[in-house]
Amino acid sequence: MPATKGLASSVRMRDVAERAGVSRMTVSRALNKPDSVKPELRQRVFDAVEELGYVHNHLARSLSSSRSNVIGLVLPSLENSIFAQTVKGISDVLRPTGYHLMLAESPDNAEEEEQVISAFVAQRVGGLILHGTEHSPAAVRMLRASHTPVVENGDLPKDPIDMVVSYSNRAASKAMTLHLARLGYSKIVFAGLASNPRAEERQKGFLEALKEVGQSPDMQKIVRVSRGFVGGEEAIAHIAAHLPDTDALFCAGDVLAVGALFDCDRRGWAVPDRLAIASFDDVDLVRHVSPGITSLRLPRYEIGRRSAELLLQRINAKKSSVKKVDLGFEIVQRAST
Amino acid sequence: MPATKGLASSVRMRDVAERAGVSRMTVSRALNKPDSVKPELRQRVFDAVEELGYVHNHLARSLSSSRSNVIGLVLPSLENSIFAQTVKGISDVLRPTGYHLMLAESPDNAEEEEQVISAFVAQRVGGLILHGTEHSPAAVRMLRASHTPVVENGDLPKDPIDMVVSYSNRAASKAMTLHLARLGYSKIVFAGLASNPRAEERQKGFLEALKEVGQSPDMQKIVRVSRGFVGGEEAIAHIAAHLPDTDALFCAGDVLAVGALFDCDRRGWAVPDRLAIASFDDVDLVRHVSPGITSLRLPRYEIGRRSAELLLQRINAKKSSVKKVDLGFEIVQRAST
DNA sequence: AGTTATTAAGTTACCGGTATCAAAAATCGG
DNA sequence: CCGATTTTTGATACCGGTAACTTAATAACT
Repeated sequence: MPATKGLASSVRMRDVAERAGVSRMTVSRALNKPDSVKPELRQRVFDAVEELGYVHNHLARSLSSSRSNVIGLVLPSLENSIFAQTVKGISDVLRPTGYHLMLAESPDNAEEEEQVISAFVAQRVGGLILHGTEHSPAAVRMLRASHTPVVENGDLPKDPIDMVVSYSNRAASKAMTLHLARLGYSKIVFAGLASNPRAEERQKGFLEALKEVGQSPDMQKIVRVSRGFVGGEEAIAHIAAHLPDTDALFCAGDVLAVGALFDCDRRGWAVPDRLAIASFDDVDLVRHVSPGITSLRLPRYEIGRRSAELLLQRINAKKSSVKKVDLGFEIVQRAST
Repeated sequence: MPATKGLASSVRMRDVAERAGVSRMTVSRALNKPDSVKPELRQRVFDAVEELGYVHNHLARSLSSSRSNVIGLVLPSLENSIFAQTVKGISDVLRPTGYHLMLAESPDNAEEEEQVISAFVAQRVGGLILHGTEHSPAAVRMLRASHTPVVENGDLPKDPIDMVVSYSNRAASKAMTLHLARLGYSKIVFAGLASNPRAEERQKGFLEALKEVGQSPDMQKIVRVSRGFVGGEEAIAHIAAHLPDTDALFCAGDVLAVGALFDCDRRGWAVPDRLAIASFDDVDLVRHVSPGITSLRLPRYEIGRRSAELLLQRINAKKSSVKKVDLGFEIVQRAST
């Protein structure tokens, strides 16, 4: 039950108008399209704004003009710093445009995401960027019905809501697995989080690669682990207990990989001689541990940048914008493999 | 120049009202205070909402009722996962209340922060949580004039805008330094980021502690380093080059400490025998490296929770809420010292 | 200069809700 | 069963802006 007594009993445009001795409309114009107001009046308006400490009311503006200057972003979690780059990419594009970014956290779960999306639609945001690619039917209906421009980020879905800017989790995972195979590793194990549509794509890519190098796509080679460093430990423990002849571990996440590396360290397992380790995200950490961890460099910043650009383009409808952008990935070979 | 052609040409309350055969007011009431509408009508309204796919317009609601259901949060950066806990704390409190969290990133710099604050005030948010504690005079004036409830988080400022929930950077830093001294280290060096008011408080705490144990508060013992793991490397390099007899390094940040640890590893410096290392934030990472790093456990989650609670309390004005909450800190002793 | 094109400022209506108060319906007491 | 009270619903105005149109002022041109 939200309730705020008196929101800012603040200065209104009308007050500014009176102070400046002009009509409200002139104030509105001076603020939004300064060039359409004569310098003298404009200055009077600005002075009045300054003297009264007027702050524009975006609520009223958006309502009246059916335009919003807010872009919403839905991320699964802030714990993972991989999103920091994406946020930066978006911010860099938005900052000079006058748009603002509104961020919300929502676990990887279509129902909770629906709540968050609904809140954004209720705010009538100008556009939405979603990291998830799996959504409740209701959420999709809502977004379509409201004509909110949407960009999806986390993967390349077959049936996007609107626009997509991403890399392919499956292709990336497959490429890394093939890379490991090419390096001579033949008993590769994949460790990933459960219950995450992107993680599943990564699994598929892993299995596809195995098939491609003539191995049976064996589900036994996939370990489901917990989030965080402990997940890496779990992977190593599993290998030690059940798959001792494994020669390479591919972790679908940077934190997992580092956790695994630390655990190898504790066990006295040489990396990469006893076990090679590769990770899915090239965050700072994986290049600072020793040995540095081979990883997939994903265009996190670029994803943010392009997403924001597409959104703005679409909002301004300058042209029928692109629908799908695959930004690819890159394998960074380091000492861990 | 923000501009959106036709925001959601969506279903309005009026449409729902027609469909349900009632007045707009009844729809509004059915949605906001269901109990005040007879079950039968209420149901008709809900059905109409469902059939038409109506999504409440928060813009109009906030404007009309002078109530907002959005709480703004300003963080210096998302790169650092230390804020994830705080965000979680806030979310946990807000979720069941119907309030939504709107997050914005702003560097540690009063001017840029002012832009962000101004945007929030323009949106007429119901309350604001700021991590920074240094603000431009204009920003403070704006917040005071608009009567926006504000909680500051990053430190315990002497002259808060409104409310404060935090720990004391100075006290924490002093306590850790004394802890190191108590452990027998006598040549302690402090490494921290520049240009950050909280970092300065931490320096002061360090110097105070030195004085307390009878050492001269020597600025030579303070190293200013860059952000990220490299900062830790810089600290070690500085020690190696200029302060070789240092026996303990206190890093004002977890990432710095880990960077330093990694670098010691590369140099073959034993931790803690050659050099002890302590860090300022007890993130997951510092307990997973080996040796585990002694650190300050700060009540990040609790800060978020209490901040949100205070804000809501103040918004609902149930009672003249507390002004200042010091949540303290805790020293976690590990193998690195 | 007189007429027309252009630009600047003002007027009015409305964006999509809610507060407030009045009217209608339901409940109650005697 | 009727008047009084309470509950439920509706009518109207307004929240604080902007769109669209009109009028006033200025510039341009024959």
